[in-house]
Amino acid sequence: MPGAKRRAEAAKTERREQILRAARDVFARRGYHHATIDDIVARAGVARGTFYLYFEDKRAVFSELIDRFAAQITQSIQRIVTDDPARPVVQQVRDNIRAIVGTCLSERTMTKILFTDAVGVDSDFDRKLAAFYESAVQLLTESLKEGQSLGIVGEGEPRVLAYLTIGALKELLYQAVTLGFAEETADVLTQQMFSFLSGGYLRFRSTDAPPRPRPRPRR
Amino acid sequence: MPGAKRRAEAAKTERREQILRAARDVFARRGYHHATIDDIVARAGVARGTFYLYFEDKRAVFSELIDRFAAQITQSIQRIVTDDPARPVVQQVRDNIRAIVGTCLSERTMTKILFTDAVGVDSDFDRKLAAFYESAVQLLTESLKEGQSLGIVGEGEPRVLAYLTIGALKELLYQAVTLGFAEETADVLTQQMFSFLSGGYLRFRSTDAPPRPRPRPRR
DNA sequence: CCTAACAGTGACGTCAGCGTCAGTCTCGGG
DNA sequence: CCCGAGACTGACGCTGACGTCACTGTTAGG
Repeated sequence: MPGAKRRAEAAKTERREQILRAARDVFARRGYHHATIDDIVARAGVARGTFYLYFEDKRAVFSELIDRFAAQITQSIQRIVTDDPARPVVQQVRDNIRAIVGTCLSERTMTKILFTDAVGVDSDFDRKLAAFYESAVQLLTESLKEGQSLGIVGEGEPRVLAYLTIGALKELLYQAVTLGFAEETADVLTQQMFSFLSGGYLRFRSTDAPPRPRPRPRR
Repeated sequence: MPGAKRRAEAAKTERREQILRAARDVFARRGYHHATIDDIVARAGVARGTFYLYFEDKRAVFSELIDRFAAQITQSIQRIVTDDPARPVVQQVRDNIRAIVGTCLSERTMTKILFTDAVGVDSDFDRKLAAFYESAVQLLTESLKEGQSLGIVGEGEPRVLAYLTIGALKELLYQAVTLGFAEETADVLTQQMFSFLSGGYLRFRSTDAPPRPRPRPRR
C-alpha cells in the first residue's frame, strides 16, 4: 500500500507541529530561558525522548518558531512601487503598516515571544536575528531615501528615521498584544501609526522650532 | 581611633562597588542569563564566597544596577511647566529628550543591559520593571493630554502616542549605543527625535490622507 | 500469525552552576 | 606583642536540567 507511507509521513509532520505549538505556548508563558524541555514535552503530551527525535535542542525549536514568524512578517510586506497610478504610495504605505499590524495581532503569542525573548538566547542566534533586523532596517532606509528624492519623505537621516519608525511600531505592537487589544483595533492602530508618521504630534507656533509646516486648524 | 571604623566602612562600600562594576561589565558582555557568579567574581578579582557577603544572588546585583540606572534616568527628566514664560514648552521638551539621550550615551553599558536583558529575568522582576515602565508611560500620557488641551499636541489617543514616542526613543538609543555613536551626536539625535515628534516625515499631497496640515515648501 | 522496522518512552548518568561554611588571614585595640 | 573580630576564601555537596539509550508498543508486509 503506497498510502501507508504517506499516512506515516503526515503523522510525523503532525507530531512535529504538535511539539512546535507546545513549545510556542510554553515560551510565551515562561519565557525562553525559564522554559525547560520537560515543560514542552509535558504540554505536548509526549515523552522526553520523543522531543529529541524531532529537534536538536530547545534552541532549535525556538529558532524554527522565530524563522517561521519572521517569514510571515516579511511576506506581509509589499515593496512599494511608485509608477502605478492605480495604487497611490500613500495607500501602499498604509497597507504595509496594516499588514504588519494584522499579522502580529493574529499571532499574539509569537509576537510576544519575538519581542521579549528573542534577544539574548545565544550569540549565534543573536547574530542571525540582528541580520534579519538589519535587513528590515535596510529595506526601510532605502525606501525612505527614495521617498526623499520624490519629495514624499521629509528631511532627516534616513537610517535614523528608519530606527524611529520601527521602534515606534514595535512598541505599539508589543503593547497591543500584551494588553490584549482585540483584532478589530488593527485599523485604529494603523491609523494612529500612519498619522504619527505623517505629521508627528507636537504643534508649536513656529518660533524657534526647525523649519516645519505650521498646522492648520482641522477642516 | 574613630577613623578606623570609617575607613573600614569605606572599604566595604568600595568592595561593593567593585562587584557591581564587574557584574555590569559581565552582564553587558554575556547577557544576564549567560552570566554566572563565577564570571562576576573572576572579573571583580574576589572569591566566590565574598560575592555572597554583599549580595543575595545574581538577581540582586542585577536589580540594584537597574534600579540605579532607572533612578538616574528619572532624575534627568523634568516635569514640564506651562506657566513659566522664561522657559517655553518647546525648550523643555527638547531638554528632556536631550537629557535622556545624554544619560544613555554616558552610560552605554547600562543602556544596553536595560534594553536587552531586563525583560525575562524573573516574573517578580518583570513586574517591577513593568511598573516602572508604566509610570513613565503614565507621566508622558498625562503630559500629552495636557498638551492636547493647550493645543500643543495634535489629536490622537494620548496613551498610544506615548507608546509610539517611547518606542521610537528606545530604539534610537539602543542603536546609538550599540553602534557606538560618539557622545557628541547627542544633539543631533535629539534634533532628529524632536523633529520626528514635531512633524513626522511623510509628506503627501492631501488627497485621501486624514485631515492634516499640508507641508509648505521650506522657507 | 509472525516479525522487522521504526516511533515512542522514561530512568539514568552527567554536569554546570549554585550557595555554604569551616578554616585562613588581617589589622586595630589593649 | 598578642588576641579576637570580622573580612575573605574556595572546596564541597546539592540540585535541576540535559541528552541518551536500552527497552516497549505498533503496524504493515510477508
